[in-house]
Formats: sequence, C-alpha cells, structure tokens
Amino acid sequence: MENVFKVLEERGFIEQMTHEAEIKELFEKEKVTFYIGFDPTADSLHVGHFLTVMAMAHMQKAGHRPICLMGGGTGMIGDPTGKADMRKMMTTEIIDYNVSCFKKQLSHFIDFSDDKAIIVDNADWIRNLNYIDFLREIGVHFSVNRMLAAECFKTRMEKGLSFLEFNYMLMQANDFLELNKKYNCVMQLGGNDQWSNIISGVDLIRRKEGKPAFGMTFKLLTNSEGNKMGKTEKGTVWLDPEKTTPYEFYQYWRNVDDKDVKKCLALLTFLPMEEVNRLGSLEGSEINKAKEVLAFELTKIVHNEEEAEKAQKAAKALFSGGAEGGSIPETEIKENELKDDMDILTLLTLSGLCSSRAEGRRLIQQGGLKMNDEKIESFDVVVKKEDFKDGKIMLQKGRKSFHQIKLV
RNA sequence: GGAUGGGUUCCCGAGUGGCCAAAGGGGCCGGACUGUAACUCCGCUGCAUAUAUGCUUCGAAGGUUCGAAUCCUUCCCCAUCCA
Repeated sequence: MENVFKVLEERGFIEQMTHEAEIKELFEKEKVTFYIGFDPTADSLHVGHFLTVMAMAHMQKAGHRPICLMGGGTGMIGDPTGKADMRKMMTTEIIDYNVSCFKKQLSHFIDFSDDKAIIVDNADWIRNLNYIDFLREIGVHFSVNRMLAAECFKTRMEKGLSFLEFNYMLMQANDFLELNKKYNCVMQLGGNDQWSNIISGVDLIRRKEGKPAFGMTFKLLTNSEGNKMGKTEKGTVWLDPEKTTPYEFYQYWRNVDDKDVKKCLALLTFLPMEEVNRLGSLEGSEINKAKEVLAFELTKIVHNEEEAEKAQKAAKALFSGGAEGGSIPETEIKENELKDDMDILTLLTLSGLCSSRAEGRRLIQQGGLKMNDEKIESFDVVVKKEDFKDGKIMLQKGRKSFHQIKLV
C-alpha cells in the first residue's frame, strides 16, 4: 500500500499534525478510518471544501476509509473560527436542505459503495442533546482558560463572541468522540483554520477513552497575496453548475496568477507530480499552457470531461478565434419580447452583464462593450432582429466577459 | 442591570443643520500596456431619465425645522468597564 502521507506531503497539502511519527506509521500499517466535517453554510460546496475533498480522495485511493460528516447539528451553532462577525442563525429547514445538496455533490468525488466511505450527519446526535448530561460528560473536560487562549478565538475576543458560538468547539470535539466510538474513527482532517477544533477532539478522546487519536490539517487555498482563492467579484466559485457555470469555473482557473499555477495543479488535480513540476516550471507566456491544463483538469473532475471540453472550446473560440461551439453563458429572448427592436441597455441588464442601466451606460461610455465584435459607441443603439446572426448575438464586456443572446 | 463609546454607501473610514449621493483609501468595473498573467497609469463606482433634474440611501420608527447623516424621542444592535 502506498503511503498516503508521502503523497499528501509531496503535493503540498499538509500544514500541521498532532503526532507525525505515529501518523506515518499508522498509514503504513492500517486501514485508517478518518473524518472531515462540512458545515452546511450554503447550498453548494465551494473551492475551499474541494481542497479537503481532494485530500479525502487521495486517502481513499490509498485504501483508507473516509467519513463525511455533515454538520446538520453544528450548523445550528455556527463555527466562529476565523470569522470577524457573528454568523446569521440558520433555520433547520435551510440547514437540512444544504446538507442534502452537500451529500449529492460529495458522491461525485468519493466512492460510497460497499462501505468504502460513510456519510453521517451530526444532527443525529447533536439536536437531541441533553444540556446537563452534555455539560457533565463533555463540558468537564474543557478548560475555559485554555479555550480563551486558543488562536481561533483571538480575533473574536476583540469583536465579541456569543456563548452560543463559544460552544462550537465542544460540539466538534464531541463529534470526533462519537465517530470514534461508533466507527472507530481515529483521525480528523480539515483546513488549517480547524486546528484548534481538531486538537480539542483529539484531546477529548485521549482523555475520556484513553485511546489514541490523531489530527492533521491542510494548507488553506490561498493565492500568492495570501487571499483565499475561489472568490471573485461575483462571490464564491461554487461547484454547483447552476451557481457557477462550467465555463465560468474554467475561466476562473484559466486566469489564476502565474505564481499559483503549480500549487493549484498539485492540490486540485490528480496529475502525477512529474507532470505538475514540468508544467509549473514553464516560463513567460508558455505558462498559459499550464493554466489551460489546470482549468481543463479541474473542470473535468468537478463537472465532467464533456463540460470541460465545451468550456475549453468556448474559451479558445472567444480568445483566439478558434473553433466555434462550446459553452458560453447564454440568455434566451423570445421573439415577441424583442418585438421590432430593443435598446441595448435593456439587453445588457437582461443578460446579467450589467446590474443596472446606469452601469450599462458607463460601460458603453468607457468603450467597454462590443456586440458581434463591433464596438458600441452610444447607448441609444437599438438591437434589431437583423443583428442576430444565426439567431444569436454575441456581447463582449471588457476584455474577458462574453455572453450570448439567443432568439427563440 | 449601570456607566461610557459606537452603528455612514461592497469593505475600512471622514462627515455634527443647508455648498452631502456624502472626503479619503481598499475592492469592483472599464480603458491603455500585456501572455485571457503580474506590475503600472488613467477613468469609473446609488437608481431613473438625462448631461440637468427627479427619486431612494447614512441601525429602525417617529418628531423638530423652510431644510437633517447631522438636533430631539423611543426602540434595536455592538464594544469597553462595572455587577
């Protein structure tokens, strides 16, 4: 069995761990059951989640058994870690819905057949907790003094922290304990922001059960400036194709900073490291090739090969005048809506390229709009049926945003 | 529960009766440069018609005033100290 530790280390996943030597040995000798928690804060996973999912996939490939823990219970509280502000409370309906979305997405990446991986929801044990029992059984093992010293609460000590959120750490520690008892789960993985929460669980198991438990965290996916990746002007880059289209997804990775290409290839694709190193060392405009590979591979994993090809085709068509076809964001307009003609600003807002007519005016005034490859000089322009070539109009906002209008 | 300081446009943050759609910075968007990169420079950044006007906005609701982000009242929320 290949030691997955080496794989994770080589690809740059690992940030810190509780017991290095023991963990290495464990991976060598045993089929390890481990878990990663996902709090259902939205109705789709995002790139940050995806990084830990990749780690999980590497682990599973190496023969270990993942548990995906859905935070249907912890989501009721909200993890204060790294958050500057208090979280909004979510209703159970929303949480349950989000959990169901997560489950669906995870099954794309993790093989749940034949008990090769497990999916559980901590709502099952958290929502029915008895307060006093919980305090007596779990609460006694926690020192407030130590918790307050924890890094994860530092930022919140200035901004304020409610008792509700303060309890989050106990809940997560208790999760680990539950999974340890039920499934013999001995290891928790997570993003590095989870370090405090993870070690609190490790400690709890060691104390209460007298059994070994381990924790390991992964590097957060940040760009060369230290900002979290997977955020754009439009918000988060989601894995759900309804929320972030495969084309937009592809473009996001096609446009990463030169300096981040290698890291992304290693962390977010399954390409062998020799290939990653080769692509990562390309220089000058050559690095664009590496970016294409990154975007393609990643889109392939998250969506599928067909979508990846469509996105790549579309990108090539738009940026280098290559073959037609592919998937460009598109808006349909009914022929009767168009009537005889429609002014360009209406079309812009309809397509979502601009959020208001004023924004559209600015765009045109500054020379940032092209229709069918011709610059629009004034915002009085009226779109007519004749402007549709093969039933389509191509709008280009700035250098990089394309949108098709289709007449139906 | 008490005292004090706060809540301003995406974010930070000025603004204490008219010259405020509200300084400055960040971010976003657009332009130039380029490799669909980075850096740099310039422009832009509430909405609607228009190049002036109207409408909505400064925690919420009322009130004073010819006129309020700015004053008053009540309420909500946050921080710090005290209990």
